[in-house]
Amino acid sequence: MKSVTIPPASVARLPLYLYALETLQSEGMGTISSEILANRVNVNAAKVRKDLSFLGTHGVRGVGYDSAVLGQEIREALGLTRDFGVVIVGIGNLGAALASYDSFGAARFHIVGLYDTNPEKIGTRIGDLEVRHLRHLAADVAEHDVEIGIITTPTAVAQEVAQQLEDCGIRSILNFAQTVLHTENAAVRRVDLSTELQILGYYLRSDRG
Amino acid sequence: MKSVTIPPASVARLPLYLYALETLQSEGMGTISSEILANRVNVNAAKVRKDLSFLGTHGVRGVGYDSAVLGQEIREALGLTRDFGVVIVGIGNLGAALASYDSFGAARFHIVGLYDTNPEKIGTRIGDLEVRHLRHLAADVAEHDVEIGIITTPTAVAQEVAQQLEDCGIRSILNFAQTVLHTENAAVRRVDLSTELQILGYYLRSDRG
DNA sequence: TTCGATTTGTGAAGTCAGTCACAATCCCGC
DNA sequence: GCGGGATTGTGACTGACTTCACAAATCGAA
Ligand SMILES: NC(=O)c1ccc[n+]([C@@H]2O[C@H](COP(=O)([O-])OP(=O)(O)OC[C@H]3O[C@@H](n4cnc5c(N)ncnc54)[C@H](O)[C@@H]3O)[C@@H](O)[C@H]2O)c1
Ligand SMILES: NC(=O)c1ccc[n+]([C@@H]2O[C@H](COP(=O)([O-])OP(=O)(O)OC[C@H]3O[C@@H](n4cnc5c(N)ncnc54)[C@H](O)[C@@H]3O)[C@@H](O)[C@H]2O)c1
Repeated sequence: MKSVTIPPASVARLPLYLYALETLQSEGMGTISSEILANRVNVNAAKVRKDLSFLGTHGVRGVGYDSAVLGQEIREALGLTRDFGVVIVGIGNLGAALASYDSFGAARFHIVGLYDTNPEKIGTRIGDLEVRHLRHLAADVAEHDVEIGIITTPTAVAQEVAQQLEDCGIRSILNFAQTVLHTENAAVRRVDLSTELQILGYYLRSDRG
Repeated sequence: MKSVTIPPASVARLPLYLYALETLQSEGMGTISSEILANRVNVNAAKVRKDLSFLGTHGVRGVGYDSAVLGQEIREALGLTRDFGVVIVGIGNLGAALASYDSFGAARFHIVGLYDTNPEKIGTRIGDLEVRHLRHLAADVAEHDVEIGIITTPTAVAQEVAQQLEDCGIRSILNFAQTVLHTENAAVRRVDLSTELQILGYYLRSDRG
């Protein structure tokens, strides 16, 4: 496994390339130029080539990249050649929506547990999963192979939940609550609607000088 | 309105500072140092000060920032001193969850319309809003003052919906579909769970060398 | 086999973001 | 009204990311 470290900015674009590639492939394109990929993803073609060069890929000069090969190379770089177990904590509006969303990027990510603390939620089902009390988290994580935790609890308890996830050995957290989590080792990515709207607000404002 | 342009990286952090400030304020802190704010948001204190300096703020040396004043300055910079109308297109799992989420960052963002094309969805209610057919979008946007569009349709139609939003004069789009939108003038922010999980996948992978 | 049209891979240059470090300033107690 | 401790504001530095630009490689046609 040739594990050259890829700059974070490039890593964040790899999923976009992968998705664009899959689309193009399904449209019957066997080889793809950096130019075409760049247009799909709205970036500079040189950036595409540089990003792909971190994978140690070899496109063919004068031709482009073989879409099947390149797709596989990106999948390997992202570690998408195996499955990941995912748990969701906080099965409210948002948590339930995520739980019922099955096709997480070509099915490498599998939701294997749903947790809440509200007695009214415990025992309800979403798809073929039952919502369990958070107190079972540790045992469940130990038993199944869970690597990613998604937090969709109210903001006030998100930090506490993150701690529990870390205590169970989970090293990757996706946080939908409106707070910045402090973790010791876990990688955290934050997704927050309010933040995004506020950023859009800034650019709306500067529109009118 | 002193409209110095703020670097994008700083703009993206302002909402975090604002949220941290509001929390600290509610804990009774009247003045706040860059150090404390930095800890809350997990960044370097010098970065906080530099970011805040773009606002033309004036903290007090030896003391810190007045939390009420600073909060107001950030709100003004982000344009949060007025209200924004928001519409959501695609009222499925995710769209419905967003629609029922009322407290969008201190209520400056108001959802004023929900749209779908599926006859089974049309006419259903979420809160006090009724889901309307997408064909009413243009007229509704013209009538009410809508500035932000949220796309939660299937990926396949997201681009087409974005075009319609732009045609209605909407200049800011929040895109939850797994595709990169191409717009002429509108600012787009993309929020995608699959992408985030894949990024986490990379860092899980490199854990084990 | 050579030529022209393409397209990659990548050094070099340019731009932007993050950090350091410290003078300038302020508050408070005396 | 002076001194000590605290904290800001910012110039200079460092590093990361992006873009440019072009030689090197490939293909297909003549
Ligand atoms: N719904 C949205 O559109 C939306 C948008 C942006 C951000 N968010 C954020 O996402 C989070 C969830 O939002 P929501 O609308 O789904 O809220 P919600 O209130 O519908 O759901 C929260 C769920 O978490 C559960 N919960 C509470 N404490 C818990 C604990 N200690 N352990 C486990 N579960 C616990 C609750 O019982 C509830 O089921 C919030 O932090 C919110 O700020 C939501
Ligand atoms: N639900 C999730 O957890 C989740 C996670 C990541 C990404 N996404 C993305 O969010 C989007 C929505 O996901 P979802 O789970 O809510 O899907 P969904 O199928 O539940 O909802 C999609 C809705 O869009 C409507 N729709 C279809 N075509 C339309 C059109 N032309 N105009 C207006 N409405 C239209 C459908 O009738 C449906 O109600 C998808 O692009 C998905 O990839 C969802």
